[in-house]
Amino acid sequence: MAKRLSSSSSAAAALNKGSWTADEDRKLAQCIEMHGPTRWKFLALKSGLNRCGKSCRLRWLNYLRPDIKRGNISDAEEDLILRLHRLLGNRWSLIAGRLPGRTDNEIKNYWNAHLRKKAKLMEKLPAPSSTATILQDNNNEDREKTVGSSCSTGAVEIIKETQESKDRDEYWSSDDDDDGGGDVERFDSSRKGTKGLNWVKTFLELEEES
DNA sequence: AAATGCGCCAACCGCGTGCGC
DNA sequence: AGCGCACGCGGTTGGCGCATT
Repeated sequence: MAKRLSSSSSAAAALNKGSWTADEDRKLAQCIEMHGPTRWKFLALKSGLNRCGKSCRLRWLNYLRPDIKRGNISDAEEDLILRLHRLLGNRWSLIAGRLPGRTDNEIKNYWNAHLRKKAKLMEKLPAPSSTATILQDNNNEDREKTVGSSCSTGAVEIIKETQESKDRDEYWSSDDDDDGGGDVERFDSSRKGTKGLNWVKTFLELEEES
């Protein structure tokens, strides 16, 4: 899809910006195949593309990655996004981590395009659990901010939930290190797979029971 | 058929964080 | 401790394409 054109700024004269061509995609994919999806500045140079590392990384994560699932977000996925957003707020990468094959950018876009209105409507309905109620009462603002500014009982619950989320991410990031070359230290959304989904299922089941 | 409005989504930007020196 | 670099994240932008007038 032809999108943004190259900017007219002086920086754009040095670096290519805007939409990626099929040829650029191919070059980047080849380079990543050889060197792995890390050190983006190096990859940007090595691939011979006149792009910044940031741009290459984004292109890979949102488009070129082989396990990307594109389009047609199912009802189940949509429901999951709604629930996770109620729980986590605008933590798109975390939400995406629970949806195998989906990217944070895609979920963010889907939320803005389809779910924002829906969520607003749902907010008016009674929340199914105490955690959700607490989060709703804080109007989906940043949880850590809330924790920092208040020491209410609700905040304690939020601290627990935030820490649990952190712990889960750390668990995922340290898992399967032996299958990917070992140089990907951070949580890799391309590898959390069904393990992530299982946690979500368990969590949501517990949430419904309570 | 042309003009206009609007939704979608790829891509950019700024900021925060982690890490090595 | 302070600095610089690399990377990740969330917010925002802006062009394309479809629907409506």
